[in-house]
Amino acid sequence: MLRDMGKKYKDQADIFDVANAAGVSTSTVSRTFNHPDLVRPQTRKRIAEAIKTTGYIRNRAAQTIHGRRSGTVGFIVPTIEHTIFAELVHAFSQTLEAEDYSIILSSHDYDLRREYHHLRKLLEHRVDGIALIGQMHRNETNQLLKIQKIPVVNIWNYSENSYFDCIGASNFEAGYVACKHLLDLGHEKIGLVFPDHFDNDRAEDRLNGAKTALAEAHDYGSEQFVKFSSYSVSRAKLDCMELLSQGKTSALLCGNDVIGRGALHAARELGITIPDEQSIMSIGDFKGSADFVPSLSTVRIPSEKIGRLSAEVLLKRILQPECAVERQKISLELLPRQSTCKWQPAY
Amino acid sequence: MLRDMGKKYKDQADIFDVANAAGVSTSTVSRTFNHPDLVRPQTRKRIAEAIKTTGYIRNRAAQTIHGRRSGTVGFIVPTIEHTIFAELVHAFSQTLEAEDYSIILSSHDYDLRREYHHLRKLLEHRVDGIALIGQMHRNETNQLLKIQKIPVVNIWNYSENSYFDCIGASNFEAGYVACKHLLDLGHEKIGLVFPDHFDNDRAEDRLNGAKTALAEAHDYGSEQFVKFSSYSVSRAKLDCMELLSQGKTSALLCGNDVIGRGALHAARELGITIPDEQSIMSIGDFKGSADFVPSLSTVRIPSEKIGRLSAEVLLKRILQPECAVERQKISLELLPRQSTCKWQPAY
DNA sequence: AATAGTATTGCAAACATTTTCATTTTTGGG
DNA sequence: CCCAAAAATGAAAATGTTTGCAATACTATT
Repeated sequence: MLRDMGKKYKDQADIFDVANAAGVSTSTVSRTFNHPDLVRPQTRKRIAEAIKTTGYIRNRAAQTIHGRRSGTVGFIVPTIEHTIFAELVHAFSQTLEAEDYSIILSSHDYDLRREYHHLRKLLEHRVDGIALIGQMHRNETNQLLKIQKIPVVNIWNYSENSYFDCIGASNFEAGYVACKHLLDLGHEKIGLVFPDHFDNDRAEDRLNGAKTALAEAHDYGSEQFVKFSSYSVSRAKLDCMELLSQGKTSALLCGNDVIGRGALHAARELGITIPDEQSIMSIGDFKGSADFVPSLSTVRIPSEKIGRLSAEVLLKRILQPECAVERQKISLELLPRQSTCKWQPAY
Repeated sequence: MLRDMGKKYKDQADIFDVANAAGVSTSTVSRTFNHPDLVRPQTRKRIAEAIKTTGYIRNRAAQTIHGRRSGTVGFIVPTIEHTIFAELVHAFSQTLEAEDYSIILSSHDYDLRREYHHLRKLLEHRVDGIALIGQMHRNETNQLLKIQKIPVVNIWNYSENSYFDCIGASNFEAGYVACKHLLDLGHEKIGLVFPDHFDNDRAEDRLNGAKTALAEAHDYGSEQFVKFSSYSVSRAKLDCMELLSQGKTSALLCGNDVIGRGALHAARELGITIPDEQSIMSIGDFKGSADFVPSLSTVRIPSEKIGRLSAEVLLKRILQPECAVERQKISLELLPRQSTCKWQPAY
């Protein structure tokens, strides 16, 4: 009952120490944490004091090993270095932290092999759920997720037949809408500046959406000039300068706001007036894009909303693993701002 | 030896299953993971196969409970929503992930009470080390860290007498250097736009540095106009527009690059030419600031370097808890770019 | 005051590993 | 082919919790 006191010096108080200090059994201490209604208020108070004096901190590992939830959720993103996923991750973790979960965040720099390894590591930690970006993963990744039967939410890219829960927008549509906006404004020669879409289904879908819009308009003489760039304002700026200085386009469609910003800088650098000489259209609407002068026209993908909803859906699945697959297609918003305008044949 | 097979269906293979499949004891399986040199290559191979066929995934919780390291490190930051800490977090986690650690990231939105709670949560998970931003924390936070004797690294703000390891720049100096740059260029009426420094020693130090530089130059007629803003380009833009339109200044000193960008946008919005009519100086040098047109003059605080070094120092302390406190003052770099120039009395 | 019922508590097994110590196997030299 | 030394392996205890079940202590009712 009371624990053998002849043991060696322990730095960390454990549940036995608390039980001793409070004059109860460990069961009762455990219960005050997990089922407080089952223990007498008076006892509870005594235990609370014992916890204070011993400086006891619960050991999650011990709970986890027992089969209890670990209280952690794994979130694997391509990158946190650029703004791209900052708002998403923020909203996601705020929602889960409010429910007392901790987030294990890992980034793989668009390398899906690393994604798989991160996944394994997360499973070793027995996370209660996993969040992934996009629908494109390695076979072994999907395989492992299915075998493990662990709650998974697929974030960012909507797919109507995803195997797991899925919260996201249609990136195809985003590309389509963005491009359509330029076409509707009368632009015909459009430069497409997109991140290299290797290991990135979002960018690929967007590009396909844009190309589809262009193809539909092809009879009216639309032409495309594709340039691949990367998630870096600097790099994008250089690439856009190259494209812009060729003078073949009247508008640039940028695969995301990072590239969009690069394009704005590029035009400025070259002394090209936006939107009079060139329109710049983008996809994403990251925080700050509206504040540029001229403000960046874009298609809004509401990342906070997606982050929050994903967290909620994942939470639900953790609590009810068997409920039906949930898929939410988040709607986009076309935001015509100052960086785009009707094509002026005058120029 | 071989485990009782009459047990209920298990979804997850455990070390017994692997041991059975390989025809060895659990000790040997455990050893192949933790001390591979102690087991015969031949046996090792057999176990490797058993692991494959059983789909076994190690249980970190079980190791942790045994006293072994948990393989996790906690990183508590004020925010991940804005670019501010993105590069830092990225470098930090890349370094630690390379050593097979997982990062539990939590953000407290500049609320030090939440910081304390996150810390407790991390301790419940028995993280092997903790990284914190800045030197200013609640008493209970410092207390807890000291009692727990857990490896801690204090990131971002250097202090020569920090209790824990500490890797960072002198934010006072950053403020001083940035302001001095403007003074050296002949500016006298300087607007200071800084984040409200409640619960934020970095911003406070920077502001004090700037004010010190101004005070030293006071005999030559320097004047300051302080405005508090926030970590948001939008908000900063508005605040800067207000300050700029008063026309009392010839230069703005911004507490960080987010505000600096807001200032650039504000000037553009108001039709104020940078740097001819107003100089804009900032602190931080986030990715992309150099690409603005005009490019943003700033004081570089090398966040990737700080992130990497912090991770290395924390790692070292995890491995050798008793080694001497390590403090590294990371040097700053003044980066005069296009947004600042000599004050032209003509205007 | 006895009884039934309920509320509270304790005992001990279970969870998945690691590690010490003891035992067995292998190796190399004569 | 034997023996000592070294290498490889196994048995069992230990790690810090939670929980089912049993035991005990209250409470209300008669």
